[in-house]
Amino acid sequence: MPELPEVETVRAGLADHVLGRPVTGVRVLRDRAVRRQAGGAAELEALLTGRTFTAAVRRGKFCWLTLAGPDGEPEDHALLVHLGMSGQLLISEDARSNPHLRVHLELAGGPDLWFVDQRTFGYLTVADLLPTPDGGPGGDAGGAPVAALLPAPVAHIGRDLLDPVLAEPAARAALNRRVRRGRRGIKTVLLDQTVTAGIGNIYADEALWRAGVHYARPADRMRPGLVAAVLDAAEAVMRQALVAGGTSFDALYVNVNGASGYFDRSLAVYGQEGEPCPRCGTSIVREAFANRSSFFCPRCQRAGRPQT
DNA sequence: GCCATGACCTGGCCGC
DNA sequence: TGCGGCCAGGTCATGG
Repeated sequence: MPELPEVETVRAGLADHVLGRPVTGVRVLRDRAVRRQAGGAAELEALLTGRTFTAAVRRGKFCWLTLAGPDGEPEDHALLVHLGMSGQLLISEDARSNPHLRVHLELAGGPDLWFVDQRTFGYLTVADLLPTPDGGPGGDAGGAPVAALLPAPVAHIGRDLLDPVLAEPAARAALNRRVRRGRRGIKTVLLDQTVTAGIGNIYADEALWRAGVHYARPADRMRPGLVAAVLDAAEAVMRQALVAGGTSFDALYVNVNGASGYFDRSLAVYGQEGEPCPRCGTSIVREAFANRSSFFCPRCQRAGRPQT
């Protein structure tokens, strides 16, 4: 499933392959893939054709390509992409025959860009760029040009843990307070993209296991030091996944070249029900959580376990 | 404002 | 073999 490391891998691939190349055509094969475009496929085509991608930017699980007009002048909107659960952006011609091909962007001077999405939770849309509500640049972890503006659908989400701004102690402390503000379970808070973006079910479970915290522990009853440990663990696990090229389970996530990541080999608890905990050997447990699953070690992550 | 829940969607898998 | 049902989960809308 594409979470932050997977999206960052895709963003880096886009930066390498599509920047500076004009869009010569847009073909939407499935309207649902452009459902957030008010004017539908025709509007998307009108807003993209003749434009050039100038930067690939990311915040959390959202990725966007800034645009320049035919005259080379920057435009005040960008092509926003969310991969959903199974979206892929590919530059391989193999995508042409993929049964789940949803959108085809024809680009001058090289391979085209293909949006493939089996479960159709992902989407493409051209969105207005707005000043960031928190006053700073948009986050990215790959050295791409930092955007000073955010696409409108991204404006409400928080910074992600790979955002350089969150490396600053004051910003990190503010995030820590934000996490501890509500009564919700810590995993629910981690998954709340308005608190901190980019964490999905996989990395939430892995981070909580590393920190030794039960997923349902009320966030407002956790000490700052423990919340800091959870956030540090989430950042660490995502950075490691990024190095590995992301997590792949069933070929639903690949980079722009169609290659799978291999971080799934490093997962301690997610998808490991019945397997021994790498730390203590206790069998990993799966429990229903908000219409999905939580994987955890019942010994390392006790609900009422004394914490520091 | 905060929080929980359901809907959306498709294909693989399992049981009958 | 074929069918029906369950499951996966990110985001958003809705209602309490």
